[in-house]
Amino acid sequence: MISERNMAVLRAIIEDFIATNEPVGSKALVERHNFGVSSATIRNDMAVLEEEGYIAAPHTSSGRIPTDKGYRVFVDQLIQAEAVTAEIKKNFAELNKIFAKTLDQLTDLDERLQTSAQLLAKATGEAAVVQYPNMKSVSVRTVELVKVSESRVLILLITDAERIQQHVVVLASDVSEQSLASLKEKFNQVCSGKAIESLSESLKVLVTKFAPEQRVNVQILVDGIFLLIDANKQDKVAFAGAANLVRSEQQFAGGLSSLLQTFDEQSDIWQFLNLWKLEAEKPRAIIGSENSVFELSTSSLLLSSYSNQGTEVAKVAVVGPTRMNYPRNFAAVLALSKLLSKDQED
Amino acid sequence: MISERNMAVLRAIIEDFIATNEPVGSKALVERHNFGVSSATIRNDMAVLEEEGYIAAPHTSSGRIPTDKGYRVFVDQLIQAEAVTAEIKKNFAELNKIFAKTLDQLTDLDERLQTSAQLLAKATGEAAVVQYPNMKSVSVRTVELVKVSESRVLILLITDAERIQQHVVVLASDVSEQSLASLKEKFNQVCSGKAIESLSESLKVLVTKFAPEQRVNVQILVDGIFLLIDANKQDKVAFAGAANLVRSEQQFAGGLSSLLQTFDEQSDIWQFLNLWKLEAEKPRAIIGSENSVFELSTSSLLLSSYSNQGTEVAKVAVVGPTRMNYPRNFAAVLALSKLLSKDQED
DNA sequence: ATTGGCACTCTAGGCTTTAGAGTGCTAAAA
DNA sequence: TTTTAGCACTCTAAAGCCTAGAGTGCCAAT
Repeated sequence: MISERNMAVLRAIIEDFIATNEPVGSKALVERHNFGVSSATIRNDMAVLEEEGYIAAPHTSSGRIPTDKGYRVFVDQLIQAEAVTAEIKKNFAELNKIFAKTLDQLTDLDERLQTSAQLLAKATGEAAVVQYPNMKSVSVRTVELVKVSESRVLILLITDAERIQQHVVVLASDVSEQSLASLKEKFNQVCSGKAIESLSESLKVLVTKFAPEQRVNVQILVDGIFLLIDANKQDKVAFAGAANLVRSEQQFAGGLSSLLQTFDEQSDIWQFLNLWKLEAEKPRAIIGSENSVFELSTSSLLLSSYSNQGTEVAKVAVVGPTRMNYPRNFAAVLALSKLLSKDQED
Repeated sequence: MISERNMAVLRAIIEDFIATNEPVGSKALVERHNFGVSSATIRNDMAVLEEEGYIAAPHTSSGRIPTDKGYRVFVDQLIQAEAVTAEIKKNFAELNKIFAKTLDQLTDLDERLQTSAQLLAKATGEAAVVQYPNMKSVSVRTVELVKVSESRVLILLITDAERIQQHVVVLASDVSEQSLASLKEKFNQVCSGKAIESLSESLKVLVTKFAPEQRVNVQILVDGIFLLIDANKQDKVAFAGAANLVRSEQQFAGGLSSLLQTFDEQSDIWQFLNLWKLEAEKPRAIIGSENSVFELSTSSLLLSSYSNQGTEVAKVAVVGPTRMNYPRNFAAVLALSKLLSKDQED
């Protein structure tokens, strides 16, 4: 029913529409691509495509624009088609280099992820989101206590997933270096090697084992550790490229402001990203109405995941109009997610 | 030349224009405010105000809109006028409470400043910028070295301005806990109590004093410290409220995208903010064309500074259309900058 | 299956018209 | 000297109208 040429026409329509953002008509189409047939024939093909729901006409007798379903088959083909994959690969290699150059210099997690988002936004010309790694199942390597002034103590929580977190607490009374060291010892007996989720109970018990006069300070320290643990569980994202969203604003008709607000306040993004399941190394596109959460009907989402020792820890995403440059953006998302993954190294 | 009533009319025009965003005419004006004179009289007053350059007409025979100069005298009066200051004070007290409630819980600098920007954006309904404190003249309290795995060492740089920075380096060979402790000792002899700017030289010298076989690792550590020092010098800002900018977009005619990009990439913002000199506790408004850097002619900037032990370390700003709510925003900026200041506490 | 031809449809943009808000000026009133 | 009513004039924004042109669907011919 759907012939080879039908598909070629669909692809041409989508490409032209992405390039011009104007409904594309049969005549313009035969002029730009040479199908070797006349516009009347193309018109017939277009009628078939419309029948199938791949394209639609904004009004009788105007050109056609792709529907979400049309984009869908387009990107599905894209990922399989040899020729295009080659193009993606080329882009990929190039972006991989550029990204690596900047990212290799950064060790601080916040900075790394913020920069990642910026790079991705720049490479794609769209907005980019990078999820913070999921630390829920991570375990503690060590807890360090460092005295920074008379009564202030810096707590460091070092996990086996590279992340080091800090928090300063103010103790109720001065504590000597020695007793701090012994406290640290005791904390580590409880925490070291334990999953972060299992700690709250054992720490609570630990407090009760101290003499009452010590208990005040120990409680303060334990509260500090709780804070760090909670921060680990907290869902956060880095976001960049707002300016790009604004540039293609007409696409988002009004909803732009609320979309930006969503990112600004970080509300709900995490759950939203986690709605979608991914296979390793396989980016996925969520097109237009397939995404029922932002009601921005004309936006697409490109998702990829990054992993730590083989298990997925978080996602990387590009947000833009449905008429985005899919091949390029697929490559970018893939390049970044590979760089953020820590699978083979050390 | 400029009568009392002239000024009252100017104020009324500005207030109406801020409220409606439409040019305001003499008739509408007498209807809303009761000056006790007729519209013809007001027309004469408006002619005077136009003469003086405080208001302008978009075209012959339309209402008038305030000029930058008009806004200027408006806000200058605002800060002095008893009545309005009272309003500001009321807002201030309220916002101060709200801000404090959230900020008191946060100790991490990044989080504090990011949240500050978000709070300010929310309170004003505009975009907000919070500058990171200037660390250039800060001195080091201690350097800590913590072993996090076989060959990885976490360097902590603790300054006397509350900020604690971390960086992980990978050593060329394993180092025992003891020798790490002695290294730390030596680093602290050089760094402790010294101004951050004076360190590069002395650290370079320190490296040469080690035996060649140790030197590799020492160099790696010193490089790590340099990185942290440089990060201290780096100019950074937290930004929030992009969605608000978009909402009042017509004001910014086209320039919006480039403005957002400026914030996204953090380019030039720092220098720009430092162009303006502030007195302590006194926010300042930069109105429209007084700001020649963003060429967004119709935007205003509200600046305030926050301090550490009495010396100004950074600024807080609100960016919005010239027709923003100055009294409210002044209060918000002031409230936040006071909260961020660490003057009296411990 | 493809094509040229043709009547038909729809929109975007240009042009005209008009209501209404606002002005400036003048001459009279306060 | 200041205020006011009155009036002729100006300009815009919105509404309505018109037209060129791009595009369609269908039919009969290839």
